Amino acid sequence: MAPSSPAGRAKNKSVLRHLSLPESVHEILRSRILNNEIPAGAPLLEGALAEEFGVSRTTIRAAMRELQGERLIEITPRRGSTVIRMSETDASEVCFARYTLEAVALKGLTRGRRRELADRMDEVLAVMNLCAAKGDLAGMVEADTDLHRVVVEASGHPLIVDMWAGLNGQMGALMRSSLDRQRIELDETVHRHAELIAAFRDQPIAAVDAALREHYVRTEWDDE
Amino acid sequence: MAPSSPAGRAKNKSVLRHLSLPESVHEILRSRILNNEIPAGAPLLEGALAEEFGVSRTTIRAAMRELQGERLIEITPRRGSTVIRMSETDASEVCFARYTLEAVALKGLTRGRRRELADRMDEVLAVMNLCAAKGDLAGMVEADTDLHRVVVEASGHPLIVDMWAGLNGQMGALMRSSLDRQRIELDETVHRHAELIAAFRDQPIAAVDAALREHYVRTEWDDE
DNA sequence: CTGTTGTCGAGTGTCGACAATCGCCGTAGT
DNA sequence: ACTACGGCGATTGTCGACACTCGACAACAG
Repeated sequence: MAPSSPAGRAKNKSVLRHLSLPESVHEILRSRILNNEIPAGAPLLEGALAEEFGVSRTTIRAAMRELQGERLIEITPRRGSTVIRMSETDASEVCFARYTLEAVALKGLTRGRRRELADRMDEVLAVMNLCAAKGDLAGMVEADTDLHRVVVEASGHPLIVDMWAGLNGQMGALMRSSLDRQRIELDETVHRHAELIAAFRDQPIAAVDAALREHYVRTEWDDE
Repeated sequence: MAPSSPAGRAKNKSVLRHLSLPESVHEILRSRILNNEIPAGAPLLEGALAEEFGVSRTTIRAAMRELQGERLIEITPRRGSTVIRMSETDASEVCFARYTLEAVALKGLTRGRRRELADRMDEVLAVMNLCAAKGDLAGMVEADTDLHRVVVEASGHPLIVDMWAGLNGQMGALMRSSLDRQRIELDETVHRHAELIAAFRDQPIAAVDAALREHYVRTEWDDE
């Protein structure tokens, strides 16, 4: 369950990376937000967090900026930061953007390459299945991300990958709340991905594109 | 020549906005990089900049993080920051990404809407023409950005707009170096945009898409 | 009772200093 | 001559303190 380079920015030259203080704080806050341990709209107080983590406010600030870049929090100058409150519209925007980028990646893949990738996606699907069995929500989200990443990375457009990765924060929040709140069967989610992979492997581009689009539309994201 | 909200993030509720120190520094540094006053690959020393601007290194750091978000500088932990060095590949990646996003926006526009937008684009084109006459490079870049922004914003997908805007930094750098180094006639650039607008107004979607793609390919970005 | 102004506390913005780390370069050993 | 080592200067990482701003509440005038 590798770190999976959460924002796609980790260019781990050496596998062992010294995580800087801000990075660590960022990770923790990120996971808290994604797990709804901090409710949407709740304010993030620098002082309180600094004391809790035993670091200075400077460090907290740096972490917050990172969170802001992922659109997970909203920073209002002089007024503080709050966990972002995603409207139904926002949710569909994120899905649309993600679909758009994946569709572009898809367009550049030959049929043979797609088949090849489908195999790799199947491997990730197996992991997702395992997570579903264990009821591991975080694992599910990570598997989903990894699965889709296969496609985007295959595009050979690093910048597209970057932009796509920038969506993962919000997308993760979306998925978790969807899987958690609506009590959708995790197995159902696995099944949907299996279908997608099947289309990916055997269908012509246009059909895969349609399947991908539907993949992102099928889930109904409810407003808070 | 309005501020044009450089990164599309200014939600000026009150017209008077207190520009924070980091924001100011960010603007200055950004313009320096875009004008090649700081050569690509050159290191940005926090201490030196802090002294030059009369602010603390904390402030400089915040500004640098912003620059990093725009992919204008590269921050290596413990090793400092350097102005990004764009390879020919990078350049074409930026163009491709920008084309992709604009194409998506385009796809959602009816013929009538396109015609309507073409009128607005013509207004910006006039400004661009003025800048070309004055040899105002910065103005040209800004006009280009504004012109293309018309399309993207019309898509009604704020997230797409955001991602597109995130490309503006690198795109600006690209344009300047291209216009400056290769001595392309500014008028030629204006003309190319005029053609694009014409296609936008009168052609069917597929043709506009083709024109747009060519618009981004026509210029040859040379490696440093 | 209502609208306006003064004051206060909470919280962010910025700073200067200290600590940790990296790359350079002189030195020594082979 | 070449490589390994270690001290040293330069530069970044982090901190705690102070300054400023904003919103809320209270006091007051009409």
